[in-house]
Amino acid sequence: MISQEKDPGTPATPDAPVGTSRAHPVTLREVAEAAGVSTATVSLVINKKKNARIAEETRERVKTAIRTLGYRPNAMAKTLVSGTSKFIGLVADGVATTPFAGQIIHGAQDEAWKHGYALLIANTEGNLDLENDAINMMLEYKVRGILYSTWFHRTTDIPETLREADFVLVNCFSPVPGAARAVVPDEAQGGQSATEILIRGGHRRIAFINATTPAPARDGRLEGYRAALEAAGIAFDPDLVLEAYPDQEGGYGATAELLKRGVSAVYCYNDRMAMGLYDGLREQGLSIPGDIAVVGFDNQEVIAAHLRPPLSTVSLPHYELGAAGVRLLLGLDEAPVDSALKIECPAIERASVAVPSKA
Amino acid sequence: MISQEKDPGTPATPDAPVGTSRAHPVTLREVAEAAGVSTATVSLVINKKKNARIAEETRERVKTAIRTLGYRPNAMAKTLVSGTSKFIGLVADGVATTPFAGQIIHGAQDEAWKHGYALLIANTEGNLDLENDAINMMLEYKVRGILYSTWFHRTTDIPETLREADFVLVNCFSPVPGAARAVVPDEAQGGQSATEILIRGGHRRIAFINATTPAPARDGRLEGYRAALEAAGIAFDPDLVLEAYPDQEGGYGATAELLKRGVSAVYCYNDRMAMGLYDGLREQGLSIPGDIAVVGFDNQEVIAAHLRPPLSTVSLPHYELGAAGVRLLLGLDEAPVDSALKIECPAIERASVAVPSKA
DNA sequence: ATGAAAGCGCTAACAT
DNA sequence: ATGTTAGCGCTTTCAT
Repeated sequence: MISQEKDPGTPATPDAPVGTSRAHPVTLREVAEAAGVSTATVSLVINKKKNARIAEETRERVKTAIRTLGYRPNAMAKTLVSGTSKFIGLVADGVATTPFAGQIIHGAQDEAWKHGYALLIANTEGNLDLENDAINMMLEYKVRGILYSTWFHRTTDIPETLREADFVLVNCFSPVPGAARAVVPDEAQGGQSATEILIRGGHRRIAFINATTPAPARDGRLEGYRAALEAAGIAFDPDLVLEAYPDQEGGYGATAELLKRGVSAVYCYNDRMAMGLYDGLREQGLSIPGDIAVVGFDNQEVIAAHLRPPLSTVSLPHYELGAAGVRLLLGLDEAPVDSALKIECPAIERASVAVPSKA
Repeated sequence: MISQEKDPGTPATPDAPVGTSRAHPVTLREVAEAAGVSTATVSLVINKKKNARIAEETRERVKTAIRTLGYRPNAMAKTLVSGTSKFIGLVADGVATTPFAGQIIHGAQDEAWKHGYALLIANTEGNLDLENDAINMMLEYKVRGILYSTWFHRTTDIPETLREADFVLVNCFSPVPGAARAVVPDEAQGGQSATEILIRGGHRRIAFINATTPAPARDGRLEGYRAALEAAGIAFDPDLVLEAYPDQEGGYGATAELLKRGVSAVYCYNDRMAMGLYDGLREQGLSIPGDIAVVGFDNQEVIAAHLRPPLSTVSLPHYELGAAGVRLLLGLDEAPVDSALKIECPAIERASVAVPSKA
């Protein structure tokens, strides 16, 4: 029973593109009626099906009707038919909260978009109930898959519900090897790059102020430091590895101990620490990089680029983590079988390390 | 034709919730069959319809079937029927890119979630084609409405496509009064609060280093400065208003000029400027707040909280902007008819302004 | 208290 | 080259 006879000849506004009226969305059926063809034909035209031969004249008629009526496809209906949506979910424990980790969202969004997917995000602030609700919601919306991300690099448990979806861990990994695809920053390579900046600057006695807080970053950044020294034929001296809480206060507080070591350069666990160290060194009347060269880690733009002198550091590739997560999910990139895919942490050289004269 | 006889008694894993298998999503019809009722009944149970009287026994049977089968509703099908989804779109020209503006996403997400909506985001990086595609996509997904946001407070044109949706401008506004609902930070109040911190600190000769770049912030922050002075009975002295490019260099570079004015306190257009000024003052051997008290604007956490001394400033309420945008969209908050809804910029007092002794 | 059936907007065989 | 038709999974009268 067709409810009421349609009256396609007399739209509210004569020929201006309607649909701008938010009354009753124009449907494919209406387009078909207006163009005097079947819905199937309209569908074929819209989806530019290759092997569907439609008369050029018909095609035009349909296109005109679409334009005149201001038709807009209903993605929900489409999805219902196909069974899977063009959504990718991003569950974050705080990336939206944290300034620089927000780039994970950005990278995921760009990459998803590139492949025709839209990003559905949920910030759970670490709340497990919220997290569960979020995953359920995404599942109900038949997302193509879920990116499960953390705002700092760490291990994570995999929520039961998450397993119902195709998923990828971003900036975190399962303690169980091979339990899930994952993408993380290459901390060791980053630590090595950071140290190499100093070595290239001609330094041999290089201190490392590591964090006191256990984390993959803590291990990896130390590992990279040692690797760089070894590659340069510099003996590792445990005395040159200090530890402090990884923030400004920590860096500031480590100044005295550091100076006792008689080093010419310091690699700090992160930029915030380096920022504190700047203050400490300045108080001692020491100049950077003249007396002491400094490199950080993280490339927290607001800090690193704007300290005086600007801080050499190593970048946490948040954007790339998000993008790579999407590629892993869509099967465009291959993930290592037993471990996480490691993304390079690029070195950013600035004025806190002097370039040796080419003599 | 029911494909194969279901065998609800023998799921792969005896009694654990199934559905964990990602084979063929369980449908409502299957639940109905398993429970020996009609789909209508299952629907009623699931949606806890008030006026539907279902026998307690039946209800239980349905619930059990749902659990056993690991049923999960298909949100797409639901939406198809209802005509409108539980999505709110967020179109951003760069909030995901910019560290602190990311809070807009966060606020919008939290508030949307609170009302049962999920956030669909698109970062357009200012690219108009991308923007258009994003809006179209959202329209196709039948979003409840769209938040159109900018990473810094400014005027904006309203894209044609956007008008097809219910929308709210966030952190931006139309030059045409009454053209659209909008929510922006209250720059004038912020400027006034910033200045008041200094006044309460006992200062009378207070400089303002404004930005050279035209923006609502530039006008509003100056307006607030004047309002605060007037309220305190301090005559406005145009000589005390300097201008510089709103970054570190600008602040650093303004130091000399500033010192000529013989002021005891400075209110900077933003935190980055204040950061540069710190360096400038320190070079002159001046201490903060002893010799000069400083306040900033924006509360860029990484900068403000961690300078030495920590910087008093005024917070840009990004989180609240996002949240208020959602409330405006859903009609939960009333928007002023002819102008944007202004959100308070709360003062954050730190050690860069000394508290006068209560003598 | 529950079931039957229509239909949301679209796609994809299958006809013609 | 185009039309007919049967669903996709769900909600919602309307019967019973």
